[in-house]
Amino acid sequence: MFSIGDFARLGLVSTRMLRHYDAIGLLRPAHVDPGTGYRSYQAGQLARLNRVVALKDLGFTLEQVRSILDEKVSTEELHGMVRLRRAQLEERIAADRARLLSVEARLRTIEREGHMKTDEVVLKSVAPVRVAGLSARAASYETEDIGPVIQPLFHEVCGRMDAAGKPYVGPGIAHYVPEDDGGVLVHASFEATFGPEDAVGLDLFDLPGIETAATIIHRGPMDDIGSTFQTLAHWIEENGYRSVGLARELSLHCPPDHAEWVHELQIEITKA
Amino acid sequence: MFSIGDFARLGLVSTRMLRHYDAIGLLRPAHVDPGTGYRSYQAGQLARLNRVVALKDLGFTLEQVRSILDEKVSTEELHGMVRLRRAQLEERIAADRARLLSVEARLRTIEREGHMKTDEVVLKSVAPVRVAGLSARAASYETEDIGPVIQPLFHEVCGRMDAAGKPYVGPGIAHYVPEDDGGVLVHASFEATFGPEDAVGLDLFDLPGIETAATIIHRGPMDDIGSTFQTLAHWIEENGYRSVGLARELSLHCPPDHAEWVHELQIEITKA
DNA sequence: CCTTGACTTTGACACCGTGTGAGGCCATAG
DNA sequence: CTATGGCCTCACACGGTGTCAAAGTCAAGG
Repeated sequence: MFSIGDFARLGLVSTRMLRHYDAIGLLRPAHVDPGTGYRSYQAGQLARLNRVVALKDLGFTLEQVRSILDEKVSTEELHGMVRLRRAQLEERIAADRARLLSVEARLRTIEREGHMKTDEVVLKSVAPVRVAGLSARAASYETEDIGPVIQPLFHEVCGRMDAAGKPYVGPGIAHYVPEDDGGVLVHASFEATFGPEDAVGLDLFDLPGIETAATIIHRGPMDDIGSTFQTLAHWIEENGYRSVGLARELSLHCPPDHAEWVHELQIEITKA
Repeated sequence: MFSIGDFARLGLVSTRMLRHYDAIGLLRPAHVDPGTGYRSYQAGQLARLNRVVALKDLGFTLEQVRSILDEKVSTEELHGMVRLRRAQLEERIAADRARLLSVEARLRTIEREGHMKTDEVVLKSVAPVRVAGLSARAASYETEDIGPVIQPLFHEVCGRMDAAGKPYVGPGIAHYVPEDDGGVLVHASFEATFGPEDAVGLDLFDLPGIETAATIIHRGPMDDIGSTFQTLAHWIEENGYRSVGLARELSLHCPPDHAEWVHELQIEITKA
């Protein structure tokens, strides 16, 4: 018979944990002195304690350990639990590896630039959405070419929405389709709450969903969007992704003062 | 200005978390209505929220995130934090991989044998210890050869300890050294609390420490130790280790009834 | 103006495994 | 007798998040 302290040393656990295992019925002492409440353990209980520790170290919860040890689970169920655990572990390893990549990218950034300003990139998935809007052609992707096209475009779209009494649900969405000659088709739209029969002079597009989009918030006038885009592109490269498809811009906040504008840039990416 | 619900949707977090970030001062709403307590967020705050989420996803605690975002840390410190985080991640990945190996070993065992009885193997490190005891020769490693040698040996050791009034600290330790002719030198000993000047007719050995020992509890008479040893050997193989060196046996509990004996087997292992 | 339903508020409890500390009992050694 | 150290119970803390409850607020529709 061992005291709780001796038993804890033998089993390489803390007395705190032995008391806890007692409390939750996972490992009851062989004997408890009715007068003093002192716990006594038998050497043979080490086997059970070791089983507890081994299963716990595999990542099972104490509750699961108890079920397993008390043979409350059939072989089938046990098999299922272990497979589930394996899946969880694999998932966690994969997630941690992704984190590690990200951390290392940041480390490189810090070493190179002395700070870490790529920390506003967010991965999300974007649901497909039907939008209503208008299109126009710009000569190139340059801000100087795009700006003068898209702003009146949005103005026109808003005018028609207002005239038809359509409510705005969600932010304005801009997206771009390249043309063969280097020009670009500019689309300005809002989420459509109506069908084609009621389009009030707006075109309807179905924007496909994006499984994995890298997104970043841009604050300030659209003239400055280039550097935000560069930050995003830089992040994508550093973190081992590749961009595919076209970017979208969501207008989250567009007060009269352009310095206060807030946009979210979205671009689809894939691994490697 | 967004309500907390809208802002939460934009930022892909729960309102619960936004309130929490407010409470801990990590992300304060741009405005709180003094009458109703309603929180309002500005679109520009999305950048900070995204930074919070990004850093949190890397595994930093909210406290660390706050330090980083509030620029309470110098570039040096930031660099240190990120490196530390990398080390932690690497460690966790390695640990999870080891777990995964173990889980897969168990899965194989279950599939093959329909149960999981190798779950009492424990890895530990064993400190070096000076012991006092006696040696004798047995013809082989077979239980029939060892048993009749070691039991009188322990008896004799105990006799001399008792005669000299030496206390028993810790369990009896048996270890074995093979001889060239296939025989084996059997050592029976206890931890020595005295020096060679006072060895009362016992030999002193220095048992080296074991960095990584695979251990298992054996219950019952020593005649049955073979199958416990097999379980241990099986575990070692299944989990991608290799045994090196000799085994030791610790006598944790040796009442008159041999059926109640408890021993711990220890054997040094290395990876692969 | 009133109802309704969606939203927000604060506060609390729960999870899980473990450390830590307080306040008190007990046993042994000096 | 006291000092020490082991043991007892009870309680709080960590961290990030879910969930519940009771109550207040807001906007839209009748």
